[in-house]
Amino acid sequence: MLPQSIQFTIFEPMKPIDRKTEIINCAAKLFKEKGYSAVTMRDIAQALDIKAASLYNHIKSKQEILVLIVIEIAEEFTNRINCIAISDLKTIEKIENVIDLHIDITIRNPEALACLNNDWMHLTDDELTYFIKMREDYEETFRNLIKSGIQSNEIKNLNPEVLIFSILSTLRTLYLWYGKKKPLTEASLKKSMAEVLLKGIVK
Amino acid sequence: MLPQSIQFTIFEPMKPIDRKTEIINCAAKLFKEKGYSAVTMRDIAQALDIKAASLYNHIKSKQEILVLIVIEIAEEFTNRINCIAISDLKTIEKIENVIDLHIDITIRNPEALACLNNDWMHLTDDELTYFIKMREDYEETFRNLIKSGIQSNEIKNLNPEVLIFSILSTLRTLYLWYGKKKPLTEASLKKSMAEVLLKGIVK
DNA sequence: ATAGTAAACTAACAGTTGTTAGTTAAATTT
DNA sequence: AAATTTAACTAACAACTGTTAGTTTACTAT
Repeated sequence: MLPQSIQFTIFEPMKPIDRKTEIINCAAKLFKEKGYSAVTMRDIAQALDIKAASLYNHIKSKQEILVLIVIEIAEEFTNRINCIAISDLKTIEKIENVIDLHIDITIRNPEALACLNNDWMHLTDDELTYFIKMREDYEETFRNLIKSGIQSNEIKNLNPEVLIFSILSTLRTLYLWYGKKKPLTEASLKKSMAEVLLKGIVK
Repeated sequence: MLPQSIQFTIFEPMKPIDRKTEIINCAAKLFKEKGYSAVTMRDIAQALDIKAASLYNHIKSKQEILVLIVIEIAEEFTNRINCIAISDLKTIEKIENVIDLHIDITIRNPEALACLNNDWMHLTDDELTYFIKMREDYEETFRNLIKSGIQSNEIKNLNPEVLIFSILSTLRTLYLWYGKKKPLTEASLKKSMAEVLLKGIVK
């Protein structure tokens, strides 16, 4: 009979969600519902069925939780839009890739997306500065995409700001919608989203 | 020589903004920046250069401020979309009117719009129920608009939920965008917004 | 002049907040 | 078997929260 320790090493690595990650995921869920400021450390603890003080065995502060939720996702957006921007695809295809990017990240972590959108202003000091910089750069990259699409005659010559705003605001609030209604697979959502945002709704 | 009291009655009525309205406007501005929960009564008081306790000469509670900000605007949206829905316009024209409605209210009170979007969940009891009911009814009215547009062959036969979400999420977050950039007049914003949302961005 | 009102003030309250210190019990490593 | 680590606990803190009570001051109406 094999010792238990071998079964242990075989099965355990499949779910190595450590406690810190559990806390962060739990906090993100609560932040999505009520916002960062309205959620107390005691709320988070209660949801995990422990006492508030116990959280501090795993995390440094409430602030740290927010930083870990927001910054990681912001960096992923930054990295991936930069990859798309320097690729040699046509502009329209690049924009389609940006749409896919947002759907991709949102579906995988809607709670973190909610924090990114609603609670970023509760970051402080360096992290706040860093976040705002990433956000501005992201918009600037997207703006350049739109502008070069207008120049290459792929996109209508409308006010670029209106185009940027319309597309980004839809993509950014996808987290509100996904979860309530899932009438579509990820693939067909990407397809019809691109159709609507690029070609409009009228026949 | 006329007594001062006459000049007084002539000029004073032009700006009869009573203190309660001032408090509510001030609170809305702060709520927009940091969210309802992160704003304290002492914050609001400080912005008005008075003490927190003095606020209670004008308002009943912090909750009341939120209710007054949110419910009034929600009711305006409800009333006006109902007027649009029962009119005898074509579907596309109705949707254009809904776009105008959002732009109209947002430009006139972007702070309140921010509260409506971000802080409604801090309403309680009857007001929370009432608000959620209005919000659901609004979406249902808009859904029926889209569906009848598809039936009358004015609108592409795509998943209605995707269409609803794309348009409403753009219109609802307009407050984020207006104020930062105002490259357009209200009229031309309405026009290009309708163009983008209805006919898309590709040539 | 007198009384009344509007709107500010000071002082204080009871409850909640994020966080720290020190302790304990179980799991793991040596 | 002993030593170390992990992760929970209780108790407590100082600061902050929304709010109330009672007071003061300046304008308005009688």
